Order: sequence, then structure tokens, then C-alpha cells
Amino acid sequence: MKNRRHDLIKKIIEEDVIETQEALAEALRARHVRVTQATISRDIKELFLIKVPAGGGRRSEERFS
Amino acid sequence: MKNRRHDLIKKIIEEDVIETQEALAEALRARHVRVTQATISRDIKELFLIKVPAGGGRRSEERFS
DNA sequence: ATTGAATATTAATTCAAG
DNA sequence: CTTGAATTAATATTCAAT
Repeated sequence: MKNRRHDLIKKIIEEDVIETQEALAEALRARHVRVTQATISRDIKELFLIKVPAGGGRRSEERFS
Repeated sequence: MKNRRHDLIKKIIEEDVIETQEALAEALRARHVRVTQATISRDIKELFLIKVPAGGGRRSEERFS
């Protein structure tokens, strides 16, 4: 279900630093939600998530707009 | 020079809706600043620009973070 | 309406080079 | 240190299919 996945995404991105949609898909799969990058792309748009430079040395992470 | 280009970029994105880095490069070239997508990519990072959903029907535009 | 696989498009990076 | 050309990587979209 989409809403469960959306909720999980919000949780994941505040817990971990996620750098790519593929990585987010993997994180979801690790939590037994089967999903592909294509769907993540759509989810990110629906949730108004944007990629922002991460605080630390790393390159970027997903964050709320 | 980089600073002139950066200033110009800021101006362009508040005037026009720019959807891709290539389009931004073209807008700059139209203003006689010769630049490629690779450089725009770096500029965007340095200026902390992020892509946000456009207000209207269009898909996206560049905006300040 | 939601999704995945495949594809197309866009963006970031590498690797010289100035 | 800045850049472009070429390449790689990431993301968006198309095209079924459910």
C-alpha cells in the first residue's frame, strides 16, 4: 500500500542519510516493502521531498522541502 | 569569470522557469556567457540551488534553497 | 489508480587541460 | 583553481500490466 510506504519513507530519511532513490528502495526492501526506483521517484514527488547537501562530509541526502 | 556567471544565474532563475541544467547553460549562452552543463552542475551546488516543483502546470524549475 | 521493467533524460563526476 | 568533453550515475517517464 502506498500510504504505508510513504510513512516508512519519511521515517527512513530522518533516521538514515539516503543518497539515491535506489538506496531508498533498498532500505524499504530491507523492511520488507518491495518497491523499485521508478516508484520511489514518484513517491518523492508526491511527498515533496528534495535533495539537500548533507551536514557532514557526505554529498547529499533526502530531506523534506 | 565565475562570479559574473553566478550572478547571472541567480537573475535568470528568478526571471525564467528553467527546467534543466542544459537549459540554464543555453540561457547563459544567449547572454554571451559560454558554459557547459558540467559547469552549471558545479555552479548549482555552489549556489545551493535546488529544484522545486513549479507553481503552474509545469514540471519543475530552479529555485534558491 | 499503482506499479515495474525498460528506456530516455538529466545531472554529477572523471579526466585531461588551461 | 576553473572548465569542457566524455563518461558514469541518478532520476523521470513510457509503456504495458495489474
